[in-house]
Amino acid sequence: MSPPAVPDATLRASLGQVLFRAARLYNEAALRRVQAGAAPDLRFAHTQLFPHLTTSGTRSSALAKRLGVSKQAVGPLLDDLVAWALVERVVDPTDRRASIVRLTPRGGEAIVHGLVVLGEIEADLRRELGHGELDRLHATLLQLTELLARGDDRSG
Amino acid sequence: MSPPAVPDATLRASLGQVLFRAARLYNEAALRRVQAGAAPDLRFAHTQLFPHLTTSGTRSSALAKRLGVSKQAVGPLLDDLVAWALVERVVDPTDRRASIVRLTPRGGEAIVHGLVVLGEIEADLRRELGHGELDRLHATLLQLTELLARGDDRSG
DNA sequence: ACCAGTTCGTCAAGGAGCTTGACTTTGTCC
DNA sequence: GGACAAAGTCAAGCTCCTTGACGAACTGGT
Repeated sequence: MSPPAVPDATLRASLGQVLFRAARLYNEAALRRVQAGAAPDLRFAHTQLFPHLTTSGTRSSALAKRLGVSKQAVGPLLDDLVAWALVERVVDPTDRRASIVRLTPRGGEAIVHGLVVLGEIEADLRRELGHGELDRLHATLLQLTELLARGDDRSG
Repeated sequence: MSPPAVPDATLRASLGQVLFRAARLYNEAALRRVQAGAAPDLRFAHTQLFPHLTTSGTRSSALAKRLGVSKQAVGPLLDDLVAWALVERVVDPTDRRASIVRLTPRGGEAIVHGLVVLGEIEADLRRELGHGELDRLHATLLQLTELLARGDDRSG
């Protein structure tokens, strides 16, 4: 039993820590740029929704399921997006309980703008790290998420 | 003006999204393993603190600064760690306003245990992705955090 | 046609994890 | 000794999530 061997630097620079820090900084950078532009009230929680919005429409419960959160969590966020005229709620013609959340033309433009912002950040990093390095990072992270998600299923 | 060009897949698999998802899954995997062991009440916020704790002692305000949060945020977290006997608060002999937060022997063991858990996860990934790939991922992420942190300073 | 069970979305309450502001105590500098 | 800064706590509030309960509406069996 010799516990005092506490390797500070090891833990601080562990893959998990670095991964978390990178993700946080990346998101903050993206959000800062978008907030500086046309969407000052956009919060991080809203951005999580964007990849799943379509012009053809989605149910809010489906959005909740894809995000892995409760239905109650997405409600207020969608309210915000409706208030900003980025999406609209229309009654589902096949189910009167449900409403379908659909991107407005303005919402479509917002998504494109978001992609431009993300593209700018990625371009900055690409310039500094090099193309090969960034593409490899992207590919490795994709593999990693698949492996970790698989582990989730096993133990959940 | 042709907004309907909304590339779903592009946004969903963007570097930012993948990075965020990987970080979340990684942290969840680590926390799940630790909670299954000897620390069922450990929350994610606590783990953020560990890399900065030492046996020689640190001020809570210094911990707050390193984590990038307010002093008020770390207080209750340290209270928990004290309650679990992982750290102890001792009065700073050079400044009676301040208390110094110091790892107990048990806290040192907890850190070592945490490193073992992180090492296991990393070993699993290393087995699946290969040594070169994982080392390169680690190195690239380190570069990336440095670049993004630098950008923070500029605009903050 | 009816009733049971499920699902859609919302209201209400609460917890976690942060924030800012105000404050006491103590240290530092002139 | 007196102005100012810093350490840490208390209080209030915000964001983002949770579970529980609910009315309305759909589905399937009888």
